[in-house]
Amino acid sequence: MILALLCANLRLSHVENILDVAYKSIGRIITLDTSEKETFESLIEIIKIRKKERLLSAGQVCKYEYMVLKGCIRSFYCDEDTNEFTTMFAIEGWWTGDLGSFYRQMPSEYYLVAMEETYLLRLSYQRMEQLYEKIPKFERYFRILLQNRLIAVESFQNTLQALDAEENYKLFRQNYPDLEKRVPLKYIASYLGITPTYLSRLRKRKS
Amino acid sequence: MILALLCANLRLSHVENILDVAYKSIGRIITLDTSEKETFESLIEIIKIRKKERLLSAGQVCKYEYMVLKGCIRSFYCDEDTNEFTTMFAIEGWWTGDLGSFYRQMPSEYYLVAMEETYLLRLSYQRMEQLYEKIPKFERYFRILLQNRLIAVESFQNTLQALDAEENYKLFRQNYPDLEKRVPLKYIASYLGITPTYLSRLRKRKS
DNA sequence: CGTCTATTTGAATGTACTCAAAAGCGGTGG
DNA sequence: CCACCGCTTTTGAGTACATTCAAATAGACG
Repeated sequence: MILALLCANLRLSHVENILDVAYKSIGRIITLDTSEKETFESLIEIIKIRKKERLLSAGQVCKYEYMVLKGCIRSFYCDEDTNEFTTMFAIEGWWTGDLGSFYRQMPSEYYLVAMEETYLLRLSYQRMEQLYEKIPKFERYFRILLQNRLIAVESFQNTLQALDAEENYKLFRQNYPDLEKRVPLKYIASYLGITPTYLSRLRKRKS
Repeated sequence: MILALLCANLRLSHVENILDVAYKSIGRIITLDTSEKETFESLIEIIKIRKKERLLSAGQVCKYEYMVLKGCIRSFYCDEDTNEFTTMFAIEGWWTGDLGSFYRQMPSEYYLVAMEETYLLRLSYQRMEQLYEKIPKFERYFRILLQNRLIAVESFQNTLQALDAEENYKLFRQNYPDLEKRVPLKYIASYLGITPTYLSRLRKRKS
């Protein structure tokens, strides 16, 4: 079994454990039987990357969509002046990648970097199309997933616009209670669209 | 034929003409044969609303997803202090509604208002599920549509954060050249996340 | 323990806002 | 067809939230 081999390479003793995250996440939207899970597992690959390693750099075509099984991936892009803008922190059970680059097979403008040692499941463009073909339910799965993500992105965008920096920071801490400990301040600042300097001042104000 | 009757009510002489917008838009993603188009037309309804009329108000459940056939729909939400935040202008060929409210059947936080006399095609939740059932291709259609929309929303969000008000205004004019003439300044301001006062000053600076 | 990077702090600045008032514009009724 | 009313846009003056730049301090990693 390919998956077992991959996991052996990664020195993971319990294959089931690491994929449980994925099935739990997928299971919220569609139900997979044993044979479908086998098909799924024949199409995915599991990889591990170290802290600070890159999954994707601007200029490359994004060859895979990834689900984080363990760890955390930060997505960001840069403007002309090397300012970084963090767009997303993907943690356990979240999909990440660059949809635009992936589906259009065009160079990406994003960077994907591991904030910690991270285990991921990945699907190439071809494998993704095979997945849709072999298990059409996955069209539905990703349709619903994208719906939810769009709703979340729009809602985030809205609060970002409607509230000031201090309230956005409060909201961030509520929505991602554990993330603040896992992620350096400057990246949270760039996610909230403020300077690290100012976030530091906000933090002081609170305590 | 139901559709013909509806169109008769709307005093539209050419049914094909008004739906051409829809088929052109859908045709970019999936191909429909004649019988599929018939099925589609048996599920949709066509409505017309006057300028300033509402499709949806905050507190209501969004019962339909709409495609604009002719006209323009503005979506916005309000904060506690009655400030309006415009999230989208839907023009010919665009879908609009409130995805979150529609798919979860929960009260919406958005308002949808016609900027002009507007013709729309609409699908109820039930009809939408029937559409997925009868023509599974539509799972794919909406999956790809949502992908594209997510990419667009994220990209908009990114430029909004990365650029200052003046450059965002420039970009808006490039991306929606005709819209500026169709839509009052104050709504463009609330779309760009600035005050009408400030947008007025920006406009003066340019010319 | 030293080096490199991240965070904190201070001072000055700017972008965009608030509030208030004036001007412009469009629609409606006399 | 003009006059008036209400809503939108413009303009002015003062203000605030958040930034920049620089320097000091704290933390992390080898």
